[in-house]
Amino acid sequence: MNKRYDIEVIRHSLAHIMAAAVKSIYPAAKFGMGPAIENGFYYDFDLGGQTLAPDNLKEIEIKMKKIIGGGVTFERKEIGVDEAKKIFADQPYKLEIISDLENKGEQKVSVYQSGDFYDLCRGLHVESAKDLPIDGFKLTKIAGAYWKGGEKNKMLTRVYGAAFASKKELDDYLINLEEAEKRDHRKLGKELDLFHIDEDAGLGLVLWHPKGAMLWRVIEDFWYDAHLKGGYDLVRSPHIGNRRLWEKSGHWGFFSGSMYPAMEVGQSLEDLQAGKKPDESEQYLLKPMNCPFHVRIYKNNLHSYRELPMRWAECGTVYRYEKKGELSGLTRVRGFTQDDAHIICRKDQVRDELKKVIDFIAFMYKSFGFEMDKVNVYLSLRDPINKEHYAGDDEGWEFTENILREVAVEKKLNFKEELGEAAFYGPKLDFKIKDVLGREWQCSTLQFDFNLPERFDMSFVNQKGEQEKPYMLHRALFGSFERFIGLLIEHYAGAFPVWLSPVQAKILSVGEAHVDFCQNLADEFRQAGIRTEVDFADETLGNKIRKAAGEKISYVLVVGDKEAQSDMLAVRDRGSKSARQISKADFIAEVLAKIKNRD
RNA sequence: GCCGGGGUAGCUCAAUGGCAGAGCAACUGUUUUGUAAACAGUAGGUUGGGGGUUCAAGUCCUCUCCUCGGCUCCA
Repeated sequence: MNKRYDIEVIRHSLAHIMAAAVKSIYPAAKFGMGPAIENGFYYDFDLGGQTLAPDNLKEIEIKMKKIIGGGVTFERKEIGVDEAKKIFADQPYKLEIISDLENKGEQKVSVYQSGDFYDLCRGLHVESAKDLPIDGFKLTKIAGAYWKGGEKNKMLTRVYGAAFASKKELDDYLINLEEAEKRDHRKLGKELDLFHIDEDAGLGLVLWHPKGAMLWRVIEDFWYDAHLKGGYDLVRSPHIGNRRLWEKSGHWGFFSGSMYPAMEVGQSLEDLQAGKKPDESEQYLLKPMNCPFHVRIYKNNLHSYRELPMRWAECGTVYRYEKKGELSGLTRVRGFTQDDAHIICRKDQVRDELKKVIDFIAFMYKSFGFEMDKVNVYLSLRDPINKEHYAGDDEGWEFTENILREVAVEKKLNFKEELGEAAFYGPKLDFKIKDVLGREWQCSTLQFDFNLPERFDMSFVNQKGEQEKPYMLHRALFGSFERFIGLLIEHYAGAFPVWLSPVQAKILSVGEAHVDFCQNLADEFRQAGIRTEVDFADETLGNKIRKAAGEKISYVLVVGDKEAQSDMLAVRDRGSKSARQISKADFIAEVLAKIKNRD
């Protein structure tokens, strides 16, 4: 390479080279879009029914290297819309893009010519293929992708490539990816015996094994404690609710696509199987969210302005019928527990409540080792063109969007604004964490709701004795326990800090004679509040140590004659290759201190 | 749901269309262990499931289920 280009320009240029290679191998190919992305690029093709297999990627890659080696140039031209339409007469997707540009008022478009290959493109590109790293890229995967991202549109074939400025950077990236896959929560969930998802029990429904359930419980206890200290009250609601409730909330219409079908209530399953008709027919639905129940609790009383803000929290398990292809480990399931809360407050309290929630989110992330600057924050706003799609009035939207932005700035959140990404019921602030493969998952969320207060006619009596509509905020800190625990497993690579570890201490017996002593010691630890297991198997000590290390136990204790005859313990810390001597009392105090400090 | 890859013992993986195997785990016995794998034996499978081609199918074809990577959607 004889010129220094921005990596994005290189990636984008490689996408074009790939398109040119595909064109020469599959002359009938129609081209969609081919942008640079994080770590590489992709391009969408319509190969007219022909499919690509992994072997084809190698073929395309070789062709690309030939084109690059040939030193083809990228020549930019500004041409009129009509001329562009002639050049791309046999490229329906490009024609559509040209029309879209024309509709936006563009009279000229830019095209790049590389040899005899033309591409419609805004740019930028390198000047010559000689500026591209011939061994710095690799085609990685084939996928389907809907044209323009629309589910109803034709599915094109998307080829992804990884691309870097040099071979070394590419190799580093590929090695990192392999390392990252070892931390995949689905792999660790199996290895550490935390959970599994059982085909016979139901897709997307997590079965938590003892160690996973313990991890959940520790997190949940911490969550409840923090909420009580943070001025929240707890509420509780059932798993199913009458169809009427969801008709009133509006979910029975706009959310039906994600809900499990209703069950008929009014008779037993046995009666149903016997073909009997129910005396009364009512339909109940598994809850896809907790909100309507919380609203009903609010509506059960009259409320004064003096009672606000109300902060009602519930770890509520909800069920959503996600499409099968969307399910993924713990991060996308069909039954999940939201760490939900609803804040109902006056307009003059909104700002303070938002700040408190953001502080709470930051506190949670810090407690679990996530650095706030690695969390991606999005401010989702209304699409200003289609205002009629949204619940609520302009004044309410302007107030809430502005105040969300102001508070986000004040709290120094590094956020991006996204027009048109708001929920129909209100603007929101979303916090997303990346998994080991770099995919973003929404965790914390802070959302205004104009829909439920309207539909359920929520109100409070203000200082003047008038009925006034409160502001309603939905918020979750983890998002869901399942997703958060999945990301947490990956974050710590399964080596949890002491306070979170399902098993904090494992006691290994040296010989048969020490089993009772080990079990008594374990009992003593448990009474003190340390989660302890004993391995008294008839195996060599070395093997028991190896297995305990594989389980990523925080402390491994070898107990034999020496320990039985004194108050000293031989403790091996996770990651250490040797043991240290410490008195029993000091060891217990050390572990308890770590638990208390969430270390 | 859509596009593509995959599915062999509890786990990790082998097996040109030609007798389904190994290691670990499990179980039994021996051994009683002092810091990262003691020894021997036993058992474990309609190769995800159904159908087809073939003298013969884990292997080829077909339908289906599950799973992985994308797309769409989403906590």
